[in-house]
Amino acid sequence: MATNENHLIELLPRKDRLRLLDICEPVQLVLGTVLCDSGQPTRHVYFPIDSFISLLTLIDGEPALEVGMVGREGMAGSQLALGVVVAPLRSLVQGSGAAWRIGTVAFRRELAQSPALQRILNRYAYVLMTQLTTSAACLRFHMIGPRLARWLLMSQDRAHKDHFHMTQEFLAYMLGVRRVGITAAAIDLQRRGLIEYSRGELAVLDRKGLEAAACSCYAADRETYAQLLG
Amino acid sequence: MATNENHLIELLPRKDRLRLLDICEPVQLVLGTVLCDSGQPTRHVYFPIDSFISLLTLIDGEPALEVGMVGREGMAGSQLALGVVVAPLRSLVQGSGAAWRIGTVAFRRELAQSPALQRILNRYAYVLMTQLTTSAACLRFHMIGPRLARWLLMSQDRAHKDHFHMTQEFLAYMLGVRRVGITAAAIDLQRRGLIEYSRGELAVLDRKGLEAAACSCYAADRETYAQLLG
DNA sequence: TCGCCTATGTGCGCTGGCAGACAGTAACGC
DNA sequence: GCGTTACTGTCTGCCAGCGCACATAGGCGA
Repeated sequence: MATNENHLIELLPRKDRLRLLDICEPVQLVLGTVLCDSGQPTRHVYFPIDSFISLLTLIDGEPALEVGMVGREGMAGSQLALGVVVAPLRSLVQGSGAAWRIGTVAFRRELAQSPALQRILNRYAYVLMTQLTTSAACLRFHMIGPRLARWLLMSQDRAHKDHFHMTQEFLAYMLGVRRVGITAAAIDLQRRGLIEYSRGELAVLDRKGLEAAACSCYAADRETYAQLLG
Repeated sequence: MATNENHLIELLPRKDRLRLLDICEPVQLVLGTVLCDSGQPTRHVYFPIDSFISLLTLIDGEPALEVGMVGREGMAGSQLALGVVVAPLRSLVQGSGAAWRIGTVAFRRELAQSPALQRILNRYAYVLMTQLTTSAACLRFHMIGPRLARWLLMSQDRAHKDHFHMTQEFLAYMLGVRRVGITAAAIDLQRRGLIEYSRGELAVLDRKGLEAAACSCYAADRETYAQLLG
């Protein structure tokens, strides 16, 4: 796999890939943009290259809650592959960077004539489903510290950098906890020499250590992905 | 829709439906049976008629946790429709009763020649995904009482009875909480005249009241289903 | 240089749910 | 009739995370 492409696209046979790339439009995703909101019709699908996107669920009056993350290994808008135009989740750009974009109409047309694309995206939908179930159990059983470590690893994997912009306020929002909870967990990770941060600039110092500090959900997610799309 | 059939099957055009029913085998599902375990290859798919099935996720050493429920409105084994044989979740029979069953090979063969079936099951996969995300947020934000009420309503919808066998121990297991937590919530519901129970026999007395007591996730799930497969 | 804004760190009291232990009671088999 | 088992109810102590309030500190613009 090329190191600067979207993995799902790389998995396509040459012919299908070229046809897909032909309708792709390069875009720069900007941190904080809502690409598509829950309940809204999908206008475009996105294949991140070095950007990444959070999938957030909204219930009631509760604050949003992250249940999935999409980077180079995936796509945003996979509901179209299931024949549904309405987006189930909010897609929020979480790491700025490049992505491929395709309009809904063109994408569905291409999907109809590419069984290979259908097959890969169906598998990806399955991967996403397992990610959602893992998130559910992780939210229920795991404490803030390990969840934070997991989250940082997932971000690092998708950002392809060991240094990124990320305030505690934002992290708290993503994990569905208070900022002070993140403060405490972050202090702990920093004391253990795993990360370093200051005023929104965060660096991963000890990747192995962070993996050990993360809950098992991190490894579980990667394992599932590797088995199905590796 | 016939009142004693599986809804997904009812949605098929006549020709496809007859072909599917032709390979269906009637079975009686028995409370407590594990139809398929997480990580195992799917041997059969099940279309419940008046039985219902819980979908449980297993992480680490934690006890199982219910993230979805399947009754007459759905099917167990929908991962096959996404081209994946490995089951992502444990399927546990939670209400005894009738179901249609089809072996993996026959089902995939039929799927390949029925675009209508593909279309409906893709939609169902989407519904399941939204159910999973709702579960995740519900686990995070809602308290035991409203979650219990929601769970009883979901069971009642699928059991098609207002009276069923259900110990507090079992409820605690499903909701991922301690039994004493269920005891407290159940006492409250009973005092308010919404349910009545004794030694594992539980009856819903005031359905409207229970709906008011349940968290918003109940209505949200039904709404999604109605929109996509109603 | 001063003031403001953003980001981070702390303290306090509260609560929902946890762990473990135990008591009461209906149902059932012998 | 009696013991066993299954189910439900109660108690005590504990802790993670919550809400709220406030204290520092770096960065930036006027």
